[in-house]
This record gives sequence, structure tokens and C-alpha cells, in this order.
Amino acid sequence: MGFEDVCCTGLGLGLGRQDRPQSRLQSDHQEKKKKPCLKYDNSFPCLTLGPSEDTYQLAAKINDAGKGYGESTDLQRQASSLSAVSSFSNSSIKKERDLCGEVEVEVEVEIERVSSRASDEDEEGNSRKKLRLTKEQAVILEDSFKQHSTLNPRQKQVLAKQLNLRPRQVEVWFQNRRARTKLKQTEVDCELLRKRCETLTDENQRLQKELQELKALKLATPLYMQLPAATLTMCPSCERIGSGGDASSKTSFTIGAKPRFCNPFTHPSPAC
DNA sequence: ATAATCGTGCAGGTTACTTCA
DNA sequence: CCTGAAGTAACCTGCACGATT
Repeated sequence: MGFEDVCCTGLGLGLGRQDRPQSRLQSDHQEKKKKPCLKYDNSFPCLTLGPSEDTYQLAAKINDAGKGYGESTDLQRQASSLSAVSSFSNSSIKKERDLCGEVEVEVEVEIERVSSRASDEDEEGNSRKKLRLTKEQAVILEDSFKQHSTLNPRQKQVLAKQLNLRPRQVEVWFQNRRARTKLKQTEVDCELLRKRCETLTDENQRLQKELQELKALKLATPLYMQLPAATLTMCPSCERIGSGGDASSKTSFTIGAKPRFCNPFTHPSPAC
């Protein structure tokens, strides 16, 4: 459901969503999860840095990792050219990477599985040191997120290698990114609901006023000219009042230049 | 066939750190 | 410099699910 769709849903708008991610490239068990998930489509407004054409193409290669398992030497070359220069001062990560060297990706996946739930403290012996991702890293991650908001292990691995980060860091980034996206969407939804509420309040006030006027008009009108109250209808869009019943009715008095017969809740006036 | 257990990924919430006005 | 707010990387917890026993 894109933003425009949300706009059109009117009161159907809700904070909870049942949509599932559009391009989820996950294993079967994730695909079958019953938890409601956000759908991240291209129309979703997100705060991103505009990636250059090069980085876009680079990210596209990472995306391809979700399709096949062949290692791209070209990818490796570009990965090294991007070697992350983060503000993270601890050198242990670099050591870890050096040790890994050219180890098969499958082995790394295994390592990742083992350490997936371990904190950095376990790995590095110190409390969490916060690194800042470089602009290049952020751009590539954002671009990858645009393609698919979740990663399969293979994609995670390739992306981590590409960015010179640990798979766990990539995983955490995607988790946080999804959370931010959802938060932003919630804010948008809240704003839409607030505006809708304002509109309905205004409409209500207007109708109340209209009702008062009709009552006053009824009192001021001679009895013989009065119509049964139930026959009066008003189109909410054009705000004209018409008499109910047959147009050829013998009633000699109608209010409004164009009598209309409509149910404002089910059949908005075609002329409006 | 069924229940118990394990491994994994995710959402939601929190903490700790960085940056900036 | 100091400070508070905002942003976010990293972490924790609980849940759902598939695979295995």
C-alpha cells in the first residue's frame, strides 16, 4: 500500500497493517510468518542520500546475490575499493576480517550463525563501541534496503563483505532501518488521521448549523407551505436542499434551485 | 503422526554513544 | 566548554516458524 493508497482509504486508515513486504527474498519459514509486516514499496517516503549511479549499480550486484550463489570477482574488487573508513577506532574488527581473508562464504555464513546472537562484547571483549557508517556505506545500505527490506543470509554476507562490515552489523542496520521506516509511516498515518478528524469536525459543525437554519426556516414558514421534514434532503457536496418524493409531486414549494434526490452516504449526487 | 526441542529471524523496546545547535 | 535534543548503532527479549529428534 503506497502513500497515495493510504490517502484514498479515508477512514479505513489504520496504524496496524497486514501487508507483507513486496520483495521479500527470505526463506520459506519467514515467508510464512504470520506477524503483520510493513510493506516497503518504492513510493514510500524515506530519507535517503541520493546514491550515485556507480553505487546504485554496485548495490544491484549485491541484490543479485539473492538470486545466485556465484561469487563475483568484480564485486570483490569494488568491495576493496570501498574499504570502510568508519570512525570505529577498535582494530579488532579489522583483525577479524584479515583472519577471514578469502575464506569461503559458506564458512562465514556458518560463523555468522554461531555468533548471530552474541553481542560485540563477546566478540571483542569491550562494551559496545559505536561506529558511524561512512556515507558510502550508508548509501549502499539504503539502496539495498530500497530493493528489499529484508536480507537472506547470502545477501547479508555479500553486503557485509562489500561494506567491510560484519554480517551482524548489516543485520542490525536492516532491523533498525525497518523500525525507522515503520515509525515514519506511523507518523504519516497519524497526521492523516488528524487531518481527517479535523475535516469531519468541520463537517459536523456545518451540518449542525444547517440543521438549526432548517429548523428556524420551518418555524418561519406558514404551515400550509411546509413540507414533511422527512422529505427534505441535502447533498453534502453541493449543499443544496431538495424535496423528496416524486419530482412531479403536487407540492407547490421546493427549496433550492436544483432539487436533488440522493442518499449522501451511499449515492453521492452525480452532479457534485 | 505427534510432541518436544533447537536454531533462526524478526519486531518492539531499550541503552549507549555521537553529533549538533 | 557545557548541555539537551535528535539520530542511530548495538543490544535484549519474546514470538513465530521450520527442522530435527
